[in-house]
Amino acid sequence: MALLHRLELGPTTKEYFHCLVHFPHRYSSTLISHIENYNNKKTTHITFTLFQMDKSEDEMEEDETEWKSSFVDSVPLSPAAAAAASGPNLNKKSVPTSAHRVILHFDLDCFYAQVEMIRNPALREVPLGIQQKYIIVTCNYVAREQGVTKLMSVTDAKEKCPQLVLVKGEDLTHYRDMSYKVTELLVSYCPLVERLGFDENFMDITKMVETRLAETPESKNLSFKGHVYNHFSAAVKASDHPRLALGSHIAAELREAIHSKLGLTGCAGIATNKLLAKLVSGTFKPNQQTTLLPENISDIIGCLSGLRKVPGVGHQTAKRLQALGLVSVKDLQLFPLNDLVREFGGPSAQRLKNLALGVDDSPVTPSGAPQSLSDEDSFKKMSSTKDVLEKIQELLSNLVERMHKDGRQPQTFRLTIRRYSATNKWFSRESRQSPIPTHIGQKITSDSSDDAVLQLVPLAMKLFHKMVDSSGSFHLTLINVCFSNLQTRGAAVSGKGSITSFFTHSTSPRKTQLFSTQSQDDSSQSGDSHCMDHQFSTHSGISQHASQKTVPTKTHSSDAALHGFKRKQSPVVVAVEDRQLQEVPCSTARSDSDETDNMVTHQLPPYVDPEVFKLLPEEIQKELLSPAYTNSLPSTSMSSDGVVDVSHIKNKSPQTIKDSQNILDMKEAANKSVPSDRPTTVNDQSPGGTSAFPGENVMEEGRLSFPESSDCVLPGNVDPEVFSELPPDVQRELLSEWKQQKPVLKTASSRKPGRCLMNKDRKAAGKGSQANNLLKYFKPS
DNA sequence: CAGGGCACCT
DNA sequence: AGGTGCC
Repeated sequence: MALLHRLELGPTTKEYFHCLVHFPHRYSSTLISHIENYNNKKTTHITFTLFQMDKSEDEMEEDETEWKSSFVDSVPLSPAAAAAASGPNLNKKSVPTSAHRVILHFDLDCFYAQVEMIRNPALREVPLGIQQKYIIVTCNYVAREQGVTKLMSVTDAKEKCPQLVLVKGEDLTHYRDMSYKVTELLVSYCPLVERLGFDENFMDITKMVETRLAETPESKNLSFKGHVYNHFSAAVKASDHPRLALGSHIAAELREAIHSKLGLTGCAGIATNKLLAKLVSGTFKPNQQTTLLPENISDIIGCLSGLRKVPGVGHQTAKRLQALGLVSVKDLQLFPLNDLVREFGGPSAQRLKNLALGVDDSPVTPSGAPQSLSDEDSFKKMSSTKDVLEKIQELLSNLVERMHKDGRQPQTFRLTIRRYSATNKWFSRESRQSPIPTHIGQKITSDSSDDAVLQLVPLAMKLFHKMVDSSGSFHLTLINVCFSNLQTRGAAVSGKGSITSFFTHSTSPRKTQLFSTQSQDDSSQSGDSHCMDHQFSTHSGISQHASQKTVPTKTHSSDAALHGFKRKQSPVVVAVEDRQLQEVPCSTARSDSDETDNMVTHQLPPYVDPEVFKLLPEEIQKELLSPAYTNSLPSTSMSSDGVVDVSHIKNKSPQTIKDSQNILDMKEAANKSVPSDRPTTVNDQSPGGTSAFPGENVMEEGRLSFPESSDCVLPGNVDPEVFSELPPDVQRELLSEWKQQKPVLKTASSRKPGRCLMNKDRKAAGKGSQANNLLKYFKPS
């Protein structure tokens, strides 16, 4: 059989094959990984052949090309699944309408921290944590270097980093505002933007890519911007994947736009579907981008350390999968679909399995304006009705104000509580909702918000008493108020007429479009209007109508709406901005010669843990980073001697700084974090040097010398070839042991070195010659 | 899990 | 109305 023939890869593989046969659950993933090590593309087929053999016979009909296409492309269903779900028939499969999508995923770096650092630039130079209650929800990279991580308790964080400066982040207003500015900026290029949380956006730029492709058929120096996952020679491969290559250029331009217009840095992933774009966007962490080529899909999937790492698999799902004996992604790939259906039902089962294969046909659904607005607060204990009432009043007051700015009229109100419970503390929220009387709703959109609050409070209390018997004792830990079922038809009003009319005119058809199945069809239909005309290049909000047909745009969302409106209000500034926004992305022009990630085009050998890189001596890092992406923000509080001016911290936001001691700490930290020999012009966000990696161009110059003592992934006396033969869990243990011996580094263990790392090591070792210069410094001497 | 939002499915 | 997922 072809299978055995192709497995003539080496003794190690054969051993693992034995393991697979006898202990499929334990060793299958290992085998697959190692097979892929030897020969990337071809053995992917072997992998799937093995899958098939492991499964029931009816699933074995497809030939390899079928498999490959279902794997590489965004084909909705694997053949077997389609058969299971929709009946036995199904002649082959309906070929996908969107054969090759180009999907971007943007992920802003430590978003809340960035926003605060923009609001107060002095915070750039100090370890900064954003605090919500007793939790550090995120922190800047200065703090991360000192071991602070996301979602770490304040106590632990202070322990790790005594100089940590904390900023309260419970009020999300500024974050939300900035978040919508980002989304809006992206939407101004292409309407297919889907938000995920406040700091992530998906974007379907397929049409934009096709347009560019048509405009510049002479694929001249086609190359990739930024990293290419698991590839060194990015330029060579570009011609094989012109769309993804173009996508990487667009991503770079968009990132640059976000940076220049909003002052924010972030990562981007470029791939053929949302899942992969998201997975790949995080491979090079701060302020970089990575493209995933189809032939490397199995690599990035195989690198996931557990099922939990698959977006879409949460805790509950992971537990249920684990109950089925599935822990790794490959386990899920191998698991018979039928059994999966039994547990999760048809659609969910197929979706899970597809995710494990890197298949994701879900469209980029334009988010538009939020469908609900809510405000909540959590606390240790709330047990009196009076406190509840006051809290509700407070929450409602804020929420109504936000709702008012949004302009839409809520038709449903919901109150949610969380009760304290020793056993089930972390869960169990209850809620009651009721329609909002129209006369109250109108008061929200009109200017009399205070009245609205007064009327809503009793309504909320009524709902509260439906859940809580206030005659007895109760113990709440959270209260949430929420407006939903948001209606666009605002009452015609004189005073703010301009705003309301803007909303009224533009938004009425939106909601229906948002939820009607406008998926990929719309994307293809609306394609032509993507880059251009649908915009507000000229005067009033009427121009929205131009886009009304295909684009469920939300330029009129709560905060987004306001921003969009403001832009129109100041036509002088706006006209220029919008023109740039639209023209730049649509023409291939734009000299991206310097300043953009010129050097990031290439990457370190993928088995080199980024974490390791920053352990190198600083001089080395600096040299490696020399052509780096310089993100110079408009304003820096750094004086020429490298000392941070903290005086205006107090001026700008006195209440955010906990105490004066912190300010002193900040000064210390700032001086420490800015070595005297560092050129003042350098303005990188991460003084430790995690921001960029050496490119091939740097390596080729061969002028880099690493001291013997520079940290390696493996200790010098360990042969990587031998190491890679070890069982993955053993590898992981060893690696983590070695890692812990190194200086600081406690940060992201999320990107696990383990097997993934060694997989790539194998590939890298046999790969490009140019890379060897730098490569050897990461290998045992 | 935490925290403050959001969305989707049932 | 609740559950689950995402950040």
